[in-house]
Amino acid sequence: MLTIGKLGRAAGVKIPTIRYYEQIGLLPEAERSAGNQRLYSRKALDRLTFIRHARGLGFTLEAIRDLLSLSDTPDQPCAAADAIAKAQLAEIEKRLTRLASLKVELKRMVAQCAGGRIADCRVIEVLGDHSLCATDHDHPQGGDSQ
Amino acid sequence: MLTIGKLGRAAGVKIPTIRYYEQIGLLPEAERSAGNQRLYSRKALDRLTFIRHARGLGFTLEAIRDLLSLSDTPDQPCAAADAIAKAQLAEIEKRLTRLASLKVELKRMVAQCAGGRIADCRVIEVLGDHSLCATDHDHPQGGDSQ
DNA sequence: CTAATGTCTCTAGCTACTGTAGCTTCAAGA
DNA sequence: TCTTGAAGCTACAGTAGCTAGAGACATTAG
Repeated sequence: MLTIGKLGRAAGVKIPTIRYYEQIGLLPEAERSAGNQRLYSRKALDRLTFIRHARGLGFTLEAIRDLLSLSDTPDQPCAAADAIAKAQLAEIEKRLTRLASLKVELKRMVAQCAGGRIADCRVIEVLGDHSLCATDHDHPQGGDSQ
Repeated sequence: MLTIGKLGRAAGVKIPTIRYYEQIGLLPEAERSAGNQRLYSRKALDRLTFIRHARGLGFTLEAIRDLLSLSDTPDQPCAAADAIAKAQLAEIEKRLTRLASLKVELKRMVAQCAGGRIADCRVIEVLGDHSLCATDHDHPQGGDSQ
């Protein structure tokens, strides 16, 4: 059995994060030692590694929750897991597209900054006037945050 | 003078967001009508448009705060604005790189899902075992969220 | 004048954590 | 056995950047 610290190091997840995952029900409540400290099995380590890996790929905790419950019933067809992964892929592709166009715009801004005075600064100027903008990058809401 | 609703439509920013920006000091406190409603000038619209545009490019509110205070002193050299824009560009390039590698990994996962049972599902399997992973996409912390 | 719309303040909530305070427990050395 | 330092505990607050809702007041069109 592992203590929370060892589990955290083994899975590459910080201790408060593990407790948080337990709190929101992504990890089951851990067994406790006589002194009330959490104890984890090898299975818990697998589960946490799964979570960490999926988070690394940008899956939300909700998606991970679904994937975990799927993996608890291994005799189902895997269409649902496939759908979740495909949705994630689509999300990432959307973000990539948007970031690529933002990058173009920022590069243009930075390239035009000749190191003059603020009053002539294209960075400030372009930001103040969307019509100076080459690309259509607006409406960030619905955003590309994780 | 514009009411908050008109300002919001003109700048493409939602009303609660405007009030939030005022609350955190990104917009100055608005004048008020006799009936205590906020009233905005053309200048406020410019400022809000600037903010929205910069947000659209992924600048944080803190960076925007700095850019705004720079633009209030137009006789300074624009090195600082340039630096902020360059930092933002570097951030976006980092995110792009990471997202591109995540995309590769997800595509591989999805392609290998043959529609079988969960027990054989590569999506679940790959997530459970980092060694099955082709790319090194880990350590998402410091993240690629906006 | 009335009804519909707009705006007000305030509070709470979202994601996915991270950090703090103030305590208890554990393991190893003297 | 005692002590010390690390590791663990709970509970709460805070982060970014908003969003949503309640219940009251203001403004405007017909």
